[in-house]
Amino acid sequence: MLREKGFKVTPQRLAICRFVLSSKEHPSVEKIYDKIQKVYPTISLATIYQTLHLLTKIGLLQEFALCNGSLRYDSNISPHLNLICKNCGKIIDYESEKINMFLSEIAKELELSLVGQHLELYVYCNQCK
Amino acid sequence: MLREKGFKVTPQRLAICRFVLSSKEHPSVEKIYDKIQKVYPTISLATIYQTLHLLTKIGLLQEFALCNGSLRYDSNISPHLNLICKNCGKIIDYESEKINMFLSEIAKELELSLVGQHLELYVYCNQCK
DNA sequence: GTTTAAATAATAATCATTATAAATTAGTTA
DNA sequence: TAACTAATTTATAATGATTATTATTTAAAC
Ligand SMILES: [Mn+2]
Ligand SMILES: [Mn+2]
Ligand SMILES: [Zn+2]
Ligand SMILES: [Zn+2]
Repeated sequence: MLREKGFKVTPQRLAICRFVLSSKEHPSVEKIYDKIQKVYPTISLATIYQTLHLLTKIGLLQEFALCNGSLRYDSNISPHLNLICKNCGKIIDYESEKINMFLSEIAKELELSLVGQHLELYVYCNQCK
Repeated sequence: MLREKGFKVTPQRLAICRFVLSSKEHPSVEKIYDKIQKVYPTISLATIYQTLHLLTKIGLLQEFALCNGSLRYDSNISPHLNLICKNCGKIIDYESEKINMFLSEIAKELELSLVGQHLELYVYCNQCK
């Protein structure tokens, strides 16, 4: 995908892709940096930021921020709900055909073309409730 | 509401409430500061932040962040969709009984109690599309 | 193997937010 | 009404996250 769009395939980018595109944890930049440093100790934080923005721009990743403003990265780019525990902060995805139906219904009603979404539900998770 | 909860009613807090609780524009901290400075030129940025957090804590205001991380304040605390224009950044609310139905259906299915939500739909607005 | 534009690393700069501490004040009480 | 006091505000410093800068390195093309 990188090569297709004219970007170089570097070991740093591969390492970041390998971790972040398979993560289901909605990691922060710090988490990603820590993880990548273990397999690639000389990587720079600037490279992490640049690569995450690049992956977002080419549509492989979704960037979002929690209510407090902290940036997170989501490898699930399809429409889904992010269930966020108010207590422990854990985020899990919820996918359902209902969501697609709801969104397309809304889009039709508004006569607007939907180009993206980010849906956060705040809950107490099974461990915390 | 402030007095009920044991907080003092100061002119600074009143000025902030008057603006932000009636605004439908989802203003940023900077926008709020600029606006309040016109009626209250000596106000400190720290007071703005403190007051916004206080109003959020007592449930008069909802704090959220756009995908890029910029903080916004929403005086509409009921469940609704925020329609965000990808081009000009304008945010408008969309309220509908469908949203409440959708959310309660999901909550029942998940057997989780929903304690809040923040729903962003990215679109191109009528002026921009 | 050379070449070159793109990418990386290290670091400085910037911006947003929070912490600190002295001065002021809202609300209570005499 | 005046005095009191804890809460609030202000001004400013500190912090933390992100971006900019620039010299060095490297992926990909030839
Ligand atoms: Mn997700
Ligand atoms: Mn809104
Ligand atoms: Zn939890
Ligand atoms: Zn627009």
